Amino acid sequence: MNYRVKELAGLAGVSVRTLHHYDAIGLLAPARRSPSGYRLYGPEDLLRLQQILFYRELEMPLEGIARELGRPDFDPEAALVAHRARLEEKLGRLRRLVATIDTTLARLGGGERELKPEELYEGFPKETAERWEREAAENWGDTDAYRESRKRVARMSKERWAEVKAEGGAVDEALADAMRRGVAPGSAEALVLVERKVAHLRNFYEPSPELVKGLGEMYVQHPEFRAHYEKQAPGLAEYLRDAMAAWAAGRA
Amino acid sequence: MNYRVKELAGLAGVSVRTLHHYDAIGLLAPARRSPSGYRLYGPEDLLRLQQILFYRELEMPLEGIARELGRPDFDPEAALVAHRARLEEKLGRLRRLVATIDTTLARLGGGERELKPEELYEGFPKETAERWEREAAENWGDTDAYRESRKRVARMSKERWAEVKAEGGAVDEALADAMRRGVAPGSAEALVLVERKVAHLRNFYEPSPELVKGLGEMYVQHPEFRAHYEKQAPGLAEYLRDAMAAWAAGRA
DNA sequence: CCTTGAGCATGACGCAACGTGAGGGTTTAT
DNA sequence: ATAAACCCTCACGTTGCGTCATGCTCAAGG
Repeated sequence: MNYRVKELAGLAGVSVRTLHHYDAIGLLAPARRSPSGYRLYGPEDLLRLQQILFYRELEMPLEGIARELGRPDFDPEAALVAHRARLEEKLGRLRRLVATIDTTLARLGGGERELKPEELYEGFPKETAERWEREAAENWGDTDAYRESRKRVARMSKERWAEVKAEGGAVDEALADAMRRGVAPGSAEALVLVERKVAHLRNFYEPSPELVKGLGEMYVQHPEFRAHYEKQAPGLAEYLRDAMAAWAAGRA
Repeated sequence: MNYRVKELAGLAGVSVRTLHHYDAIGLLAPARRSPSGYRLYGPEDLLRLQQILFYRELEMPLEGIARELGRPDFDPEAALVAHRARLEEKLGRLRRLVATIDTTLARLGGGERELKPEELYEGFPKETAERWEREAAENWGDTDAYRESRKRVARMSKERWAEVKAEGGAVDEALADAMRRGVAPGSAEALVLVERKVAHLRNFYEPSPELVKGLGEMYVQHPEFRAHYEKQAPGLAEYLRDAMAAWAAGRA
């Protein structure tokens, strides 16, 4: 039931030092300590470590990982789905690298001295690590809205948080239902529902129309959120984006 | 024909600082400098950078990359083939990670609280970076033989080096021919050829029978070498291993 | 019972591979 | 000829651990 450092390290394929480090920076603190101070990791820790390793595999800085995992609305299953999407992207990149090797070999073998520089580097970075910055800075991360959100959430009581969360789920459910019933995203009915969603958002920060529109974009682009909504209903992310855009347009 | 830092950086998808760094540590020095000190990269530099990026993608430390690229017997094409093999391995790992996500999701969704820890981390490191150490330390890298080899090569004249290289190619060609003719790797004829190969090796260091045997093993295991021999003739790596093992056995 | 070897803990320093300015020339386009 | 865009060389900062050093802990065997 409990694992000591070396056991867990062996299981996960990381070093003991790495676990120490993760503990030191508060990324993965063991569930308990033995009377003599030994770190004892429980089953939840195993799952958390798995999440950490996936994020790390996808080159997110440890600090960013801590932030993600620390979000009150963090959804482990949605995160796994998002990881899968990102891994697929990476698989694509690696396949393009293999292709790059083949074209390079062909050129070299053919004795051609002229190899176009662009095709020499097809598939190398340019995106992978860059993405985290964009997604963090452009959408969330250290926007004022995000900081404000964190502050308000921190001030909420546990009960209040549960309420807010329930209301959020209810709103999304209502929107998913509207979508399934074929309600157009720009219709009056949809706009009322978006209004309700915006009211819910006010629990976190003051949402300007542009922010609401940006949020909608994010729902379809950011794998984390996309996964969250796809899980609820296929196509919901796009539906939300359209409905929120329509709402924002009516406000501008 | 010539590229300045930012151009090359843009093409390859790395930062200017990275190119500066590679220059500073002697990993990639630009072909020329403009009168005013600007770095000017030529076509050879493009190819070298490509190699560097492949090694880096495969997590080799920069120092190791410099060593590989600096070896007098470095074969760019064989290296590319080896990169491809290693990329395939990595692809396999990533695919296993995707599978890990799916099994984890299945367990979580099924409400099963019991998820076996081993399958939680299927596909994570445990090998990737570890490999370079093994391959470097166990086979080459900082063995005495390798250092001796480097020293002797450094003392050779350019003409002598060309001779040695030609002789090496001829020996391997003769061995490939023997293999194709169906000569058994343990036969007297093969042993004579191995003797000739050993003589050739003496240009680099004093090969003990065990070293010769180890070298044969390396030919089949180390992708770099394997690629080199496979290119010459399919199955040659294994053939050499067997022949060299037979020779070594006859010496022990 | 006690010792011994494997395991754990906490510092503390080290290192690779750049990121990030600072301060100051160069080139090119208008 | 002047601004915008690049380039150069220091030089210090950062991330994510690796690698000791020093000392406690714990199960197994003599």
